[in-house]
Amino acid sequence: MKTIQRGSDVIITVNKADLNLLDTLDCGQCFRFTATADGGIEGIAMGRLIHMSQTDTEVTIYDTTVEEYHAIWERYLGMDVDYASIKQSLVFDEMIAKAMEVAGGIRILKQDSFEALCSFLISQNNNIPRIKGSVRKLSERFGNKLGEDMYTFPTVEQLACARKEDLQGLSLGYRDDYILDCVARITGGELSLSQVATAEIDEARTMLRAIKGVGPKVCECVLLFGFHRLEAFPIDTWIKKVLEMYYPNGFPAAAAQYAGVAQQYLFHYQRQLDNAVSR
DNA sequence: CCCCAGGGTAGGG
DNA sequence: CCCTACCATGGG
Repeated sequence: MKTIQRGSDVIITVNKADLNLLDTLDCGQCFRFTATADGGIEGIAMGRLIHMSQTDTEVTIYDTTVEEYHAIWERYLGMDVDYASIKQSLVFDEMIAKAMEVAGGIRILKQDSFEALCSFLISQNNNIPRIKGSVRKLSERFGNKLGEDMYTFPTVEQLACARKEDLQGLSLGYRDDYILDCVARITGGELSLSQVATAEIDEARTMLRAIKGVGPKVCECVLLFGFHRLEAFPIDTWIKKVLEMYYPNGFPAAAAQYAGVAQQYLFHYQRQLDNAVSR
């Protein structure tokens, strides 16, 4: 990808079919981005603000440098991953091919694992606007201020002092206990996220499932979105529908290595179909 | 009043 | 292994 500095912005030449920023940042894998009035998208990730826009051929990241792009955003946005070859390996039937046509611009972000873990603890039996609200309020209360109404997601250390009463008013509901258990396990040394990062996938699953509130679905989301384990396969209500309708005999084993990527394409495609019908 | 939301847990068959 | 009630909260 060609990357150049233009004034205070960085321009990256990309094909929108292989990288769709709006789809990627608004498909439910992260909860800290919002569309801007100018048609772009902005949010907070990796402890920083980022404001971007996209045309059919170019991504613009505002107020940054090529150095910062290579140091932070290239990796975060998954620009360093060869999606052309991943997608090629996933074309094994008509359904996935169609989903890829519609949603093939989605990439799996490389998010901070602690943020992803907390976010998907909050996500259970919840909807995306409310998840976003809770994550924002959690950041406002415990994170660092970057600007007006802009706060970083708290670190484990910043959440370590939180008591149950400190989590009131964040719309967490009963999920406040899950956050507390998660933080206690990390600070207490029972759980090491760096060990999860390097462990075999099934061992990583066992470690994460020990946290209260981490069941099969949340666990796979954390592995996929927080640890970039592209073989993790979250089964939510949408994917359950897809599996029942199109894969009654199970998801193709040939897709196993990148099942999570395929899952995102199918998730986005199915959700879009359903929205089109109900509209 | 109902229902649902990118589910999970506890408890009982 | 299965099934079910229940879990806070807010929006439709």
